[in-house]
Amino acid sequence: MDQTKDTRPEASEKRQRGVTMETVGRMAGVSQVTVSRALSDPSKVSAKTMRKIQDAIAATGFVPNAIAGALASNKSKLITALVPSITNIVYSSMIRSFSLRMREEGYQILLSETGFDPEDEEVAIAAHLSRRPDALLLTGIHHSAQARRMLLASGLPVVEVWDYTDSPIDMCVGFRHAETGYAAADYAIERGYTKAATIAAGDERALRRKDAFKSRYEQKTGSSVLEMNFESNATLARGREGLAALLDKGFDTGLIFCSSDILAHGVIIEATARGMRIPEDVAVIGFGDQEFAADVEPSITTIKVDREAFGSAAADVLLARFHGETVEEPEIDLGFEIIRRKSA
Amino acid sequence: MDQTKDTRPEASEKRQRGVTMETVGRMAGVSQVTVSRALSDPSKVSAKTMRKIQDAIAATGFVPNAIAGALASNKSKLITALVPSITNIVYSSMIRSFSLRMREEGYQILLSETGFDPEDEEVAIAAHLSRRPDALLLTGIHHSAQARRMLLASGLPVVEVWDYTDSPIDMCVGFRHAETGYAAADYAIERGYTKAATIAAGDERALRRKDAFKSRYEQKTGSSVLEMNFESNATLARGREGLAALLDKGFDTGLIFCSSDILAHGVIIEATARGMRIPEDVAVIGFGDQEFAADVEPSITTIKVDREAFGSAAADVLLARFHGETVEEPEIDLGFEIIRRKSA
DNA sequence: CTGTTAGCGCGTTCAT
DNA sequence: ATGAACGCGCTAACAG
Repeated sequence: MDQTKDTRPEASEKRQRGVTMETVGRMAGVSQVTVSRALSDPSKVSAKTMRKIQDAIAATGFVPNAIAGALASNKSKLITALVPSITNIVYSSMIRSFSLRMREEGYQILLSETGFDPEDEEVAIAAHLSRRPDALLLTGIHHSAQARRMLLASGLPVVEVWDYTDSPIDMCVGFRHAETGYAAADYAIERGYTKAATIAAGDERALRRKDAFKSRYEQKTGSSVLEMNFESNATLARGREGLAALLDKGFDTGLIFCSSDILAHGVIIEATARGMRIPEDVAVIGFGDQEFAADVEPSITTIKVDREAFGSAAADVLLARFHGETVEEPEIDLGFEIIRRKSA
Repeated sequence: MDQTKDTRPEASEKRQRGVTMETVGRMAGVSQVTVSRALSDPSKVSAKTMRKIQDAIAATGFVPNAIAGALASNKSKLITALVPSITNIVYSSMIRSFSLRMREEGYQILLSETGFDPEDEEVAIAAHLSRRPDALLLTGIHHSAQARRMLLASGLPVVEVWDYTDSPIDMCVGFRHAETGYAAADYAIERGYTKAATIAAGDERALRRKDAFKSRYEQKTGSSVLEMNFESNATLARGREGLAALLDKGFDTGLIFCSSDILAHGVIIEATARGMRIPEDVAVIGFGDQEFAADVEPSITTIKVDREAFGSAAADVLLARFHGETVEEPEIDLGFEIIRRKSA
């Protein structure tokens, strides 16, 4: 109905400042404050002026300037979140449930990918703090000293997720990675696997799970655990290569504890391609209980952590904080569960 | 070294306002403006005062308030991005490359998930516009009329990605989904598959690819194409169910065009479990060339779109715009490629 | 090279 | 129920 001319940004040198509450107010015959009130608490404004204001908003296409609002109120309704990788379903599904819950309360999420280097995380944290978020969500419990200092100095609520510590920066929602490795080792021993190996890829937490598995298994059985570690991210190809490498190293039969389901799946594919039977020749335990784990052949025995629960639990503690409630238990261990399927 | 007392947010009623340029300036013996200049363009400040300012910053832990900066300069260094799903690798890998490129230039990305409902997208767009981003990135080319109006009125650069149209809101970077279906049909016919079926799941674009395949295949061969469509997201389980359903419907042998690699993988697993040979009994074409496509058995013939290229191309057109250059070609078709592997 | 002055658009407080 | 005045922390002119 409008915009017949070229309104593309290059047409005008400087970006035009938009419609303000001042504009809307003038059109509705009221002051700027009244418009502000009408938007934040309609009950404080008479029905008649409310209507006039709404008409003016519709006519002008007014969109409140959250930047100005944030500056004035010292509340940004912004949460910034840092994850190692946004393409990793483990983190993205957590963020999804976190966002959903926070959005219900009017918060938006500024998300950044930090990789696995604490230095990079530190830079990202500084950038995020400059946006004056109302809180921050971090992945993991290991951060640079400078990062901790900045976070503490900001006085903002901070939730660390996906790992557990008794002494978080502020609050944490996670699980004990080492425990998953112990549990997997116990499971392997119980089920009679007298030889074991590991394949790990990705972050430091994956290595911690692997180390726990290995130490527990070796300690209890006396049989040493071969391992294959990749610096890179976990992929199907790494899983296949992992099995191949272990076989080369002399591993012939037994159970393989993988740091993720995708690696486990790779092992299954490689084993099948070599005519090995699963779990008779090679048994596999994965990690994560990803969507496909139950549907591949054979289905993958894995360690399940309720990723969505992490997101919503993190949201809950933050919201409690925002609502002025004292968070009794700022360290939450959500645990995990071994899902027994056919691969081990 | 500091913070010996309890500084957790609940300790103080109102969040304390932080260190400002004013504070830093006073400590360094200069005015607030000089601090601002020192940070935005060190060359405009003498080396000596620069040093004093840096010391003061280090001592105070000053973090610039980007909110205030954005309000004053009318530039937020913020790009907001909307994707249907953040857990879908297709979108997240695109966003990853987009972010990386934009971050180099000092931009941050506010990401929201909109699902597949244009109404939800509209709400999200309004919320995003209130943050006064410097540009917006949208997924797809179908948006509500109101959304288009708001976007146009904002005068902001907008990039629509992952689809192609000659008449974008502003700019677009994508590919023609229908063409992929035509190409797949031609491929199937060329390779002698005289029967075909489709399995689709997910968004409207998946259906468009499927429709194109079906119409081209039926038109050229006269043989009708059975189809199985899911409302839900594509999963391995849907792929398995899809094949089962097609077999029930009377499909016995031929090629199946799937709207994603994960569906294709499900078909392969189900077929293998039933003792069917691939591609002799059932041939499969996927879509996306996801990481696992080359590594499953048999490897998946698929349609590859360079997802990372979309992200960086989108970043490039935006950055060109920001740098004041006129974007010659605001509609970019990045095309696609059929990757021939063993499954078809 | 540095300082002064004026906003940016809104929320907050105090009046009325 | 409404308005006037002020300030949030910063950038953008314009001086000097």
